Amino acid sequence: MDSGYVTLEQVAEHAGVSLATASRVINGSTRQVSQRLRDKVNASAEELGYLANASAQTLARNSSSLVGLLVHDISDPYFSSIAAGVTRCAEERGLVLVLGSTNRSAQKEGRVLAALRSHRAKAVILVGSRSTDEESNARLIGEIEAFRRQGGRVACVSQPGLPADTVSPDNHSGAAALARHLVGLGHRRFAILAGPTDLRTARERLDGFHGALSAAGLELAHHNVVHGAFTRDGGYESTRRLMTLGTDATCLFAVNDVMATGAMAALRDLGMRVPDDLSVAGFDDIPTLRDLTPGLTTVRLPLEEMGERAAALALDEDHQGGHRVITVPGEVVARESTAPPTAS
Amino acid sequence: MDSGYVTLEQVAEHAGVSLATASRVINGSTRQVSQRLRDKVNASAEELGYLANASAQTLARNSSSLVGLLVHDISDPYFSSIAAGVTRCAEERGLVLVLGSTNRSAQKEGRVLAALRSHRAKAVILVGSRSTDEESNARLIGEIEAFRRQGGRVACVSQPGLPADTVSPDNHSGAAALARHLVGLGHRRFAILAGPTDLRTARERLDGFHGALSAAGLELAHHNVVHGAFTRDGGYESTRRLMTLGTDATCLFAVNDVMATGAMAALRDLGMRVPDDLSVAGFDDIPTLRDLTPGLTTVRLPLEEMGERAAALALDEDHQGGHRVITVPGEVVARESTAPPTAS
DNA sequence: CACGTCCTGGAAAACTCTTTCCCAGAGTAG
DNA sequence: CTACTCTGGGAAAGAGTTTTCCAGGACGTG
Repeated sequence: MDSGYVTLEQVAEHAGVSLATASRVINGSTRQVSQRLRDKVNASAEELGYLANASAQTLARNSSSLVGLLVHDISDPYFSSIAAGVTRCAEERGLVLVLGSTNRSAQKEGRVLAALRSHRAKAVILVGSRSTDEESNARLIGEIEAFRRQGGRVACVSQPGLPADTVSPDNHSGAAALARHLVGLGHRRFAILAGPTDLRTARERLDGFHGALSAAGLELAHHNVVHGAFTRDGGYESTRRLMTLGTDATCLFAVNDVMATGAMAALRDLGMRVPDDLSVAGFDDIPTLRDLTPGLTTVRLPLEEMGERAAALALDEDHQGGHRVITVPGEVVARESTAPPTAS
Repeated sequence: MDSGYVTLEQVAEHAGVSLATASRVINGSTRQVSQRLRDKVNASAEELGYLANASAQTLARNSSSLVGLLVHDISDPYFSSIAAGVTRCAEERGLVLVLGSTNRSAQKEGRVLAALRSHRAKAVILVGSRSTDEESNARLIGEIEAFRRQGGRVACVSQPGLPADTVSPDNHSGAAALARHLVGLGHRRFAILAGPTDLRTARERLDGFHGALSAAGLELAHHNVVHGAFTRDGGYESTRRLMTLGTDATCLFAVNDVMATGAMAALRDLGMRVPDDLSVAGFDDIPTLRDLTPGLTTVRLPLEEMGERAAALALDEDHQGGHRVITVPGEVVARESTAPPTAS
């Protein structure tokens, strides 16, 4: 009790039973142990303050209680919301969550995945769209396969196409619904902050939006689509660029909320009013950003729930065969950042 | 390579050396190994795709590469910003970060701490003010002592008084400086959303603010101090309560930014304009909330840096003797949510 | 040349569990 | 009463590393 560790052997000795029996009592194996011995062992464990050595257990069982969570940037509220859901789910099951931040670097992702493999992690949950770059995708797939071969489970949020169970927002339909809503308000000319060209999520939202416009017989001018980083600052910068070049759009769609936030800041700095001079819409409905003024029209995704469901996919019993895909719909939330275009 | 694991023994055999030598090569122990053998071992490891079994290493070394991070709620941007700093620091050192969410429950905190202990985690970083409740504090201190006895390091963010190295914002001075700034604007009557009564951070900010007012010869009416949850919704609700009872204050100070956000939302819902009808100030300068309009006057804390410094305290070499305390100053950031009071 | 020292490599113990295998005793059927 | 099946307990064999200890060779010194 002083400074060293209490081992199961000490507990067994103190209880006057064998190591095997003590182990059976403490972890409740398939084997029966008489009530009398069980009480003695438990009492000894309690008295000595026994705490199992997790690495010894992992080694013996060849399976640990670790679950990995890989995100691009934990300080981004999109990821931290999902992370909250995953954490909850893991903790309910008595598992320990390992957090890896990849900063969108495939290399870091590989490192973390290897570390999880080396710890015999039970499962890993990959959050956030990867690039559409073939080569790094192939490497990622290789890592995932290796992880599963060693008995780990894998689930993804927001990146269908990987060989794993997936929870994915319906980016295409959500963006299309948003486009229809905005067209319904009377907008005809749109500008889009489309994020990085090689990011799947960004691309799907762009395509969905674009598709709905086409279906409504509207064009999307090429110069009204600007690409940039998927971040608040990316949105700010893209908006400045857009406005510097000049645009005839009456409504600006940023493919995620943090970019939309940057856009609103840029417009404010340029002396433009939202929605009077330009309507703005985003995507995700980040909880922390719900208090922006004007309130941001966006597509709501149940982020925390998505994290939870992904974790459940990865942790609940095995599902044989192909990979399950859960598609969660987005819901258009109209707020004050969009309004009918003013005649001009 | 197919599905099983490659063990060090296989690598050794493949390289034609002993297990001991292989181990020495791979982890670079103090012992020398000739260049010839070293090359052979490395080549074999590479060829077989060797990946060390982390739990076996932990068991043998009795020390793992895990670092714990305990926060109340990872989806709160205050915590996720700090977490980003901690993650960075841990990853730089090749360590694996374990994230525990406690939801302000001392019991959960204990569970996570025990799990970390059982994994022989190298260090743990506790973020966020604990309650001032004596009993749960005592239990926490007990857990911390146990953790250190087993060779773990502990660092805290924002909770001096625990037996560990600490990075702590200067809540008192920051709040005082803010108060002086607001008095300088001309405010004389203040209302305070003071958060929970038993939360150390909340209390220090309240005290600092109050102290500066007293020093300026101003009173703080009792009915102008309302307590509530330390969250956005707590701020909203507290503000509604305050306004329902009526207040003569010209400026509202919420002891953190998320509460201030809730306050602004409540005021908006009540049809009051900020800062025209009431000035609002917060504390923390959460990055995600910088885009609120009107911009929130607040006290800036370098959250990510605080996380990094705490991690560094916990991870860099041992410091004998007492516990180090790093106090980081806050800086008043004046934005549009505060203005001189209008004559009324 | 003898002796002590340093260096490198290997054998084996240690780390703490889980689980298999074996055994003794109790109960049951023939 | 024998033979057979359960049942609960213990001994011991792993699991994959690290590290200690020992042996043998090279080298330097007197």
